[in-house]
Amino acid sequence: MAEFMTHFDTKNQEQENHPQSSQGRRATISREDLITAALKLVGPHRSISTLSLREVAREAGIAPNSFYRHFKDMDELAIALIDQAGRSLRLIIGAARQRASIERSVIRTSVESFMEQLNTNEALLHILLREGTVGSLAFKRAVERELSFFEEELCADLIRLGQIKNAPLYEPALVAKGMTRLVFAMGATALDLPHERHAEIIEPTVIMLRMILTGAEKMAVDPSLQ
Amino acid sequence: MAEFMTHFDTKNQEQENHPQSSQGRRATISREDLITAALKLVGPHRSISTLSLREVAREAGIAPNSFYRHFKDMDELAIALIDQAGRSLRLIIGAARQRASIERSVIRTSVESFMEQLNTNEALLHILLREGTVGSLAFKRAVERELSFFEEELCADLIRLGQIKNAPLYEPALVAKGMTRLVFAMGATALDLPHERHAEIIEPTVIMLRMILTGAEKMAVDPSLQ
DNA sequence: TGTACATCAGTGAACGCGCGTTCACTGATGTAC
DNA sequence: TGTACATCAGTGAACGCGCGTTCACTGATGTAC
Repeated sequence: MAEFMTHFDTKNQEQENHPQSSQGRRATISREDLITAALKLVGPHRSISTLSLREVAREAGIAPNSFYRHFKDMDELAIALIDQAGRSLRLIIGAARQRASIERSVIRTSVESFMEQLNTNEALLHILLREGTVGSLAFKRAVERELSFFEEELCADLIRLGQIKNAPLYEPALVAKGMTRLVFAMGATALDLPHERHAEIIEPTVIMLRMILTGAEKMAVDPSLQ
Repeated sequence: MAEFMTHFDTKNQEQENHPQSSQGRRATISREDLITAALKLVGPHRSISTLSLREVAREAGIAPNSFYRHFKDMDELAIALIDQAGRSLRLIIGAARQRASIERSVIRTSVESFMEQLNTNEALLHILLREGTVGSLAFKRAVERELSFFEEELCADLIRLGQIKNAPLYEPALVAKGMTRLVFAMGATALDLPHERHAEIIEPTVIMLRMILTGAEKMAVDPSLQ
């Protein structure tokens, strides 16, 4: 995930942060370096909200007070982390969905992509899967926002798929919500398992998602079930 | 919830904790008093893992070091809280299930009971809904254990229901797991809303649960969907 | 090109704070006789 | 019943620690002329 964050050079980043200023000393570390440092520290047993400013500064190799040159406080860094985590997750899953857009296999492919990313992007996904439940209000809203993006994209996919199959869904928005929450809940469970056991989660998750989809198809056809 | 915790008198509690000793000074505060104090402090924006020993002692009206007379450390208190939360939740939902055990309405009744408890037992439910995602390993295991109890009871209910209706379910254990995770996820969302808006969560949750149930019935009948 | 100057990222020292934990203690409660 | 004693829940003081935040500073970088 490091390359994801460091493909801006320092100069560009500075201009992005302070577009009006063209003078002054160049930064030797950037906001991205601090985000990277924070990501190194979070994990299965550390949530962002338990990180201290001094810890992050230490990891990044700067004095504690230098932190303030880049972020107002730890909350601001946390929000930046959530944004980045959400952005990268949507990229990943978006790619997976495009790869396999023929009916049912889209579920399996997406779930597999998701679980695969748990291995390689563990810290980044932790943030979305778990950190939304604790922390400040602004923090929670940021996570909720990423979840909504995810749901909306899925909902659009489901409607499109229903038209192709000529099998519309009952309440597609709720189908999307249920599927999203379920995948995230199962992903959170997986994060407590060793990497080699992540695969065990895929099959049950796929089956549960199919139950929702099958149920919504049936309910669209048979209104007495609603 | 206070009455739930204080129906043991101090004497009994002491004997329960130290059954071998029949001598010594009587405690003026009990483990339960500390648990009550901790419950007063947790809420939508405070997780147990962020409580300090000194805060709990202050709330309970004892000196910080007196805490050690009752618990080894804060982790031990946290585990006790989880046990209690799980026990009370299972009681509540168990009662709801017995009240309405005729087919579909069981879903609505259970969800309504669950959401209703969010109002009255907010702090207690917070623990199960949200605290399992952060904190120590022992902490997470305790939450996972309560979730499993919940799932197993639901699974037994679903199998029994399938026999009565003569409509068996595909993978009832996964149906139970999916329903449990979904209700908990929706409950966690509800906890961030003001009380008067909790009702809004009920309808979508009921629909999503019906999708799972309907899907599992259909998949049992039509194996090509599996 | 060279020089004087402005900018500002990063620093070292210091602050007051709440924390978990320890220690030796106190004194009310209950027991033994 | 009365007395001497044991128990142990609760205490006050103290400790060292890591924390967030502040301050005046330094000195490399870039600009103006």
